Amino acid sequence: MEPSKSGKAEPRWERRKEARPSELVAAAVELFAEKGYAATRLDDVAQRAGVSKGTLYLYFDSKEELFKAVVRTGIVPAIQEAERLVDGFAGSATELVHEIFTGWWRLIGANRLSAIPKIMIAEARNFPEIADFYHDEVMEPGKRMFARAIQRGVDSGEFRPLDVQCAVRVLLAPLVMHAIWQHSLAGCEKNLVDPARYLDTYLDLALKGLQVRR
Amino acid sequence: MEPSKSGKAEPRWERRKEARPSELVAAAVELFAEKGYAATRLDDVAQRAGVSKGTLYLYFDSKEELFKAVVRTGIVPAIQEAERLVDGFAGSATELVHEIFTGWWRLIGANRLSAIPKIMIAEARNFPEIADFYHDEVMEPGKRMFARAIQRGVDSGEFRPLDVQCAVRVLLAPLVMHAIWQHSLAGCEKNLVDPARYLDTYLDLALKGLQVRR
Amino acid sequence: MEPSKSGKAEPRWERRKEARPSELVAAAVELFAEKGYAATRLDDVAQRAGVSKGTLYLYFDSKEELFKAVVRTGIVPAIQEAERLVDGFAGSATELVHEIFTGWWRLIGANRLSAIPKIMIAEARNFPEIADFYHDEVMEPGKRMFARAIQRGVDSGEFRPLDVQCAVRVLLAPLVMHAIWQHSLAGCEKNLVDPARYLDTYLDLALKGLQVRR
Amino acid sequence: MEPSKSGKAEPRWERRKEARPSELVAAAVELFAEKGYAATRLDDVAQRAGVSKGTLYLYFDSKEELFKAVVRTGIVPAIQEAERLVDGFAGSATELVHEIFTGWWRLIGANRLSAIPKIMIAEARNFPEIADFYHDEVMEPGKRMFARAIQRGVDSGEFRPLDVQCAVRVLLAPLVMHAIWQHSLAGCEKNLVDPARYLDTYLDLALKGLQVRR
DNA sequence: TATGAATGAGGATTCATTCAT
DNA sequence: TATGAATGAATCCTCATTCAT
Repeated sequence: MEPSKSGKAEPRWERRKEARPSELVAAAVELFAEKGYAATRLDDVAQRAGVSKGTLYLYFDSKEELFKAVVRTGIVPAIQEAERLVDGFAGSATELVHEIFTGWWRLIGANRLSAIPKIMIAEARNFPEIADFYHDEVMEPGKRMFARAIQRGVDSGEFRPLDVQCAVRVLLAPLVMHAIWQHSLAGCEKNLVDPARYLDTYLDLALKGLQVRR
Repeated sequence: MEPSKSGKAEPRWERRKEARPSELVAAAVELFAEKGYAATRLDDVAQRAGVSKGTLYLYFDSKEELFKAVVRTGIVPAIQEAERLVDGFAGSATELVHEIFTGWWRLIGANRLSAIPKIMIAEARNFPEIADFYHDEVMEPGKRMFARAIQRGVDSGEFRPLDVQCAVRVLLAPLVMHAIWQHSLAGCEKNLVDPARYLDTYLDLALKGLQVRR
Repeated sequence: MEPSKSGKAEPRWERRKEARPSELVAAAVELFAEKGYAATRLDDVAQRAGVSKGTLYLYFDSKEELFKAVVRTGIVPAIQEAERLVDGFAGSATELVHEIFTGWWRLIGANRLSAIPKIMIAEARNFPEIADFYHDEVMEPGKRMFARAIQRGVDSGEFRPLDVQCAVRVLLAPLVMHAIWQHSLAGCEKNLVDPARYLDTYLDLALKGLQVRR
Repeated sequence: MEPSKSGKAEPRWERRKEARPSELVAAAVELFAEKGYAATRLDDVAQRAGVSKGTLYLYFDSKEELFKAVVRTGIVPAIQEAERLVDGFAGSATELVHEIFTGWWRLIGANRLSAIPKIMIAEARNFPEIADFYHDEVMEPGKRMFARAIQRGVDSGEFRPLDVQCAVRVLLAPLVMHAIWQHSLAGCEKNLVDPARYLDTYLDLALKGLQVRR
């Protein structure tokens, strides 16, 4: 790796203007999720991204801007993907609900983005502006999308009639809770549950709760 | 200023060795819930409790000890109360689940203690020791208690057989999520749901999900 | 810990709530005059005042507020004193001008306050707000006062008629320049002039320049 | 834009090895005068000169060297010009003094170079080396030159005998003060004086102060 | 006990300077 | 030559903690 004899010294740093922002955001997601906003030091973010503290300031004006970028750039693509998913769906309401649950799991719950809900919950009060953004751009679309799926089932006679607004919140809670869990108390747990079993049980309970009894 | 002849002179401000700690903890619960641990200033905690910063240090050795006291003294009485509730219950499994849900709502979800879950989620990683305490003393007992209620239903034929460990987690999520909500993003929400309707819908979905179909 | 012999250990610090602000301002006057605003470190100000950096912040919200306090509290008393001086003067215009020059010398030019004009000149552009204050509260009153003295002389026939507004500026320049000098280039000068001779020559030239020729 | 067939291809941006330094110095004069040394960012200097920060370092080793160049290259030509002016003068002492005042006004007071005295006053303490240079190369020659003019008047009987060293300082103060003014508090002034009237009044007062009474 | 002035370590931010391109 | 991305030392400011009163 280091051709110490070839005469070419290892350069002290490289120019990577394009890659830096996303690397910094990725490092910041992890640290904000782990420690919270206030307890995260920019020194650590920079170090984890492999740059110096000064470099971070070339790309983000302040810690607050970095935080906003984390939420914004972290979640928007996932939401768009989810909207495409639902809009193009053609099966039954039951199948759609199934698809939404497993899709959320795949896109968010099982990867780095699952940290965002925990970050938002912990810091919403300190960042009303970004909380509003999150509410408007993430939660409202998410709830609307899921409400449409349930309403479709009620209309088709698959699901029992119920208070859709409340049902949406109740039914999404186990998904969100699971994500939050991974980034907070999961480390304490001795007998961890298998995610697949958790998802199965969740689908079973939710659909049985929704469906009309034949 | 005051007639000193009444025997015992009225002190300007009373010594309240006993009341101080709980007043400080109460002030701290609110501020930790609102701002998070790191962003909460002890100056503010003291001020909200109506004492000086120095006084706070007479009762708690450090900010960390205050935090631990918040979690410990905040949640333990509620857990004990809940355990009494369940242990002495004599009705059907359905009625017991119903009682647990509404009891949690009454004891925790609807008052100041609902802040504790949010605090723990936000700070678990920074305080493994107190997170362990919370897990062992709050979550495990809670899940065990609820698991017993479900198992009783399965045994009696009221509920379908299912993975009880997973079901417990799924079914408690909407309760916990609701509490967390109140202390984070609720302020952004335009069309708030009525808590009573939320609880009703939740009970309806959960029980229908659990029960065998006749 | 070890009460060497007097039995009373040296306390680590004292409470001096009253004295601190003026001590800090005094230290700051010197350093701002010496190094300029930006190059003055608050650490040094605090150290010169014999306190820690944190203590400085108990009394001044920011470096900028400290700077404002330096100008405001440094100069206002001197101006008030000067106004009293002129208002109560009963002699001839020549004597009044003489009195103003020597008074300025005594009150400002020869002591610590002579640093303020240099500070203002160096930093006016960076602190428009405090520059306005200085202009309105120090320079305008000063010029007005001096203009009245000259006008009195013109009216009484002691002085030649001239453009009073311009004359005021011209005649005050050597006084102000001398003060500025002390805090800037005086250190370079090999053959320093005697202040008393400078003042005498100045009075001689100024009065001869003003007076009508008999 | 230009026909490239003309033999020599026009470079996108021309190498201007010779013009760069003076363009950078010109930009630096303005910014040092406006903000002071410490508060001036090299980024801004480079930008105002239309180059990048890196380019600045091709011509000046450090901020300090740039500062020195500002003083040195800014003022030396003016001094040389002034010396030529005085050395070749043939009229009376009164006419010479008149010529020096108006010459200074023309060469320095009314253009960009008038910023140098303010810069030196503000930064002399931080740059003893450059202050010495300024003292030796600018102030001493200036005072010597002016002293010779006054001495010539005293010798010829035009001027009263007086302390020439002090008189020089007193008489130059209004000129220097005016220049300093333009670069500091002039922005605060509501009723600005006309420079021409100021100069006239100054000449009138100074010469009347100097001349013997016939 | 209670207070709040004083402390100082810690972290965000700036910017002169370097150096890969 | 010229650029501007990258660096890191320097400095403002905060706040948990101590301690004289």
